[in-house]
Amino acid sequence: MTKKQLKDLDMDRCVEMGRMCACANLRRAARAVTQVYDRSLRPSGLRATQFALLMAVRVLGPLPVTTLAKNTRMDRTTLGRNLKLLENRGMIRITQGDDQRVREVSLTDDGKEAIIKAIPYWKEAQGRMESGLGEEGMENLLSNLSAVTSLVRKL
Amino acid sequence: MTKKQLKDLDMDRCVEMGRMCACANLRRAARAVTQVYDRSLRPSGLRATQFALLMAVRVLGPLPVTTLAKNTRMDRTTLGRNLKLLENRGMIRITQGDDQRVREVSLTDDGKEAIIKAIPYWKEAQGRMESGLGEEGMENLLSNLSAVTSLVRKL
DNA sequence: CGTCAATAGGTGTATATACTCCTATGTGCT
DNA sequence: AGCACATAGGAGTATATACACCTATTGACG
Repeated sequence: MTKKQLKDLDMDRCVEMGRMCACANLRRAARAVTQVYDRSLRPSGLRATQFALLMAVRVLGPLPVTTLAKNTRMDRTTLGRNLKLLENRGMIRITQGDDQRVREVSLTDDGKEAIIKAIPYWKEAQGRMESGLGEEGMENLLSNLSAVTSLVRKL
Repeated sequence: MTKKQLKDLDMDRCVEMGRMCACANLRRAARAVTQVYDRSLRPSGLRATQFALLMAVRVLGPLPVTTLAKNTRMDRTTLGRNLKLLENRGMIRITQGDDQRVREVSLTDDGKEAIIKAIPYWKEAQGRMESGLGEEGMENLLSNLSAVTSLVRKL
């Protein structure tokens, strides 16, 4: 074990790494914020992820699973499993495309209904975040996150 | 179904909500960045979450599970399960406290070793993020995330 | 001293996430 | 047509996350 390696275990250095880690800080913030949205959305019966997914299908659909995965930057297999849950609840429909390999995802009427019912709860959570951060703070945050996400695409 | 509700389903409004949602954007960025760190850390055998957790124990430990949960803003039960995995691999130790209810978490020598081996991989990922975002961009991001996390504590 | 609220923690269950490996289908080229 | 390769998607496995509910212990107070 070299001196340099031992130095890395220094208390000060470890504190510093924890403070600077983009991943740990992003995950912590995501956990915290997800709980805020999940709790607001609870009466709607949707989780934050599910609401976001329904909205994505609303905006982008009907479209193939893999295309949706690329657009939402979600892993294809993760997306598939998340979609399955919404399909079981009748909120989306997954149909065979012309290309036999492709499965087209589209929103059902129940899905639209679910979105309409959930939107006020989403607005409540979103409003609380906007009030807390201020308009400028929110814009700054979103622009930072966008920079991060597009950076990763290049790495 | 009221007019206002139907209006919320407008394509433009749905696009706007997707673009503005703090939760969806945070989660997307967290997914993307986690993959960067996970892939860098892969040769170390640690996930980004596990590395962060070991570092937290290094800095804060030995300490009770619940205290660690508060410090890392992780759900107590989530933390418990994450700790279990590290305990199974001998990287941390969980011992009975004086208070019979309390379990003290501390880093083992194997845990220290794991950190030392993982740090270069973490630095690689962190370095790529820093290069990509620039020093100012990184600071800006961290300060934004910190604002978000502390805001949630108040909500 | 006994009761009871508060605290520390675990279990069951469900969702979210992503990697690896697999099959089926389409496409281009010879 | 037949083969090589690319593409779409699912299955198996493992980790990460959190809520509801449970037990055990502690401490406070009549």
